[in-house]
Amino acid sequence: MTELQLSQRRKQVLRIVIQEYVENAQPVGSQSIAQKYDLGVSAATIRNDLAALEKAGLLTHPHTSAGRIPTDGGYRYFVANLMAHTDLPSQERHMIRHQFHQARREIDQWLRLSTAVLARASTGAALATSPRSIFSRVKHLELVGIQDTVVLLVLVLATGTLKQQVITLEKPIFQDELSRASNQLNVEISGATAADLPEKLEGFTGFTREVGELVLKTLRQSEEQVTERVYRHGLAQVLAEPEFADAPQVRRIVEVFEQRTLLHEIYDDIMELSDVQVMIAGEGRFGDMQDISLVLSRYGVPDRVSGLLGVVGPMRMPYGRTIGAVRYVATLLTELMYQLYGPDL
Amino acid sequence: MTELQLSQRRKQVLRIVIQEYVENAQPVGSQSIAQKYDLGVSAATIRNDLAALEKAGLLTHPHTSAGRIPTDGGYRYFVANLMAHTDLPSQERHMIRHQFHQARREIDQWLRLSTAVLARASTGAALATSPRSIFSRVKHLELVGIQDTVVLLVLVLATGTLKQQVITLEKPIFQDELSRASNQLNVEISGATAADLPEKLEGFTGFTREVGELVLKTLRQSEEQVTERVYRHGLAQVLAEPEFADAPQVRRIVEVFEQRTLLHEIYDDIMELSDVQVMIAGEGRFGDMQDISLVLSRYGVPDRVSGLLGVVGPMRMPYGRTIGAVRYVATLLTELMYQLYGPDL
DNA sequence: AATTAGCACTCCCATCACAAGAGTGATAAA
DNA sequence: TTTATCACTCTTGTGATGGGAGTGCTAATT
Repeated sequence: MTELQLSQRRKQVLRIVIQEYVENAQPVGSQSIAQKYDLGVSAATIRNDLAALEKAGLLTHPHTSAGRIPTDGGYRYFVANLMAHTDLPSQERHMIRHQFHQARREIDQWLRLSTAVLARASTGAALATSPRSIFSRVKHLELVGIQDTVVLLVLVLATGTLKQQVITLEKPIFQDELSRASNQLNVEISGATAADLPEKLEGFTGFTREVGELVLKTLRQSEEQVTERVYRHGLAQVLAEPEFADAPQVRRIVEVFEQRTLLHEIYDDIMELSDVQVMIAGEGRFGDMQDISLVLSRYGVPDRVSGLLGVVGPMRMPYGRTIGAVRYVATLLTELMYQLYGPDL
Repeated sequence: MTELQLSQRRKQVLRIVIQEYVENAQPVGSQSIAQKYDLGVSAATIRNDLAALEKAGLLTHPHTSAGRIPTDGGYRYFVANLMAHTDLPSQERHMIRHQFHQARREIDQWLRLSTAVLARASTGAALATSPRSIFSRVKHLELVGIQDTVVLLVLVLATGTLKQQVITLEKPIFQDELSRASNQLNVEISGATAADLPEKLEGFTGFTREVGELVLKTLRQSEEQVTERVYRHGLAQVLAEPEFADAPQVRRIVEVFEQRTLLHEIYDDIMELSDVQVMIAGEGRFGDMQDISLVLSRYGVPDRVSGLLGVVGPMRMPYGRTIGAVRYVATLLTELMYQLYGPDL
């Protein structure tokens, strides 16, 4: 899309319409702008500007004699060109950081907290996916007998993530044999990735080999799985917004919030880009997202361990603030992950 | 509450009103009952019966000239005295069982599936809590160095549940020392409960002792934590019901569904009782639950490992079917847990 | 060329009136 | 106890009406 040429005043008018509409959820008329803001021109002039902005596709009418509201394109233009700086106020940043330091040092806890914090700091509902490891290394492996013929394989990855698999045996194996097998495997396997593993397993046979294969399978599975767990928070809050007064709108946003499929579809796009991404009304790619916007970011270490985190809300959203919040939480989370797991992620 | 005395016909009329209203979400009038059901009496008689049932507090009027709808008390009477048998059809039971056998053998997977299955089999939204272990035994313990001064404590409980804790050290400890410590502890600790543990730790000092204390802390924590994880599914579906056409109703049910506090409050009541519990409109104990019902059950082994699972929906709910579904899933889950972890849970 | 004042016009929305329809409640008879 | 009857109540839908907000256009002004 070629950059639209707008006069300074028209940009200003667009900014005002969006600001007012975001705040009050009411169409904005030329008179109220002229009265409230001193643009040095009359309502009639603003009326012309509004008409021009409408022709440019940035504003609309709900009906002939109503004020203007932004279109999805209008919001996009605003976010791309007009938005004020988006950092969260430092006091809020400190509070958030403090909360994270209070929490248990675990990704699970952090993600839970992230969604809670994001929901509070925005007007939307927050979601986050558990981190997905690419090239994850095995740190440690353990075989624990649960019953005679049931063994639990516990896998500790370099990211501190735990994976478990149940193994059912034909005939009982005692714990000391399990320990022997896991010790053998640990020596070989420790530090290996899914790529290294097949080679390292060559020496093994029998049960030990089987376990090794299962480790490989688990590793691969954890590399593929995008949304192993999805954390969510704050749906009740976003449903209080006036755009969700009628049922079909509610259905739409609840589905976006609940479904995993959408996250799968946009996951790769978000992962490619380092800054916060804003998706307004589906950006033409998703049909059923009228009036819904997403503000998403990657967190974690690119191409190593990373996940997705952000906010789902109405299109009429304080983008500046929301972007700031998402960016800050993502950065903080990344920083904490580095601190905990070090550079050898 | 003393058992109400109702003539057979009046019971029948109440049953019909509830059945019709559950199906159509429309107030039920005397004529439509007389026409559709052959009760051998005229509409006028039924009108008298309806008036009597209203006086007894089992039905109401939305307004003077509308048909009757059940009150919360009406539903309670129905569930307690009038409801047909509630087992799920065997074909459905088989399908559900099949799905569970397809899934990975893990409580996490099973609970996920449980909520999906329950949401599908009912008209409500399903939820389940991760199992809480009482007197949980330590099966195995492992210390894995993540960084120089960061150690991950992995705890395998007899229930197959994993617990993790991050330990930050003053100065680095190497992996072989970690292994030595964990081996020492494993010998002592294996099979111990939170009650046994302090005694068994007496011999230890220094780092090993510290780890032991942390194990104890983790164990206690996991015994206290009621809703460590809450699984949810099917909110979008329940919001499609006509009672959630207006905003405040939506807010109420979403809050019931999202909040953990309610689950905490009713957890003990549900755990005490072995069969499915029905909670209609808060049962007077919870104010903000007009028009919302819960159908909940315990799953797992009483006083050992158990959690809570069930359905949240509108008061106008097919109770028979829902109760059947919840009961079946709870039973199935319990059975699978026994199979996996054996009698020494 | 841009801005402004003025004004007709459009459309929403709240209100009212009115009629149709559904269902009740009461009465009196069977 | 049951039934037929009927007046009464209340919702729901429709159409008419007027006020109000805001636009779009035109012509005048800067």
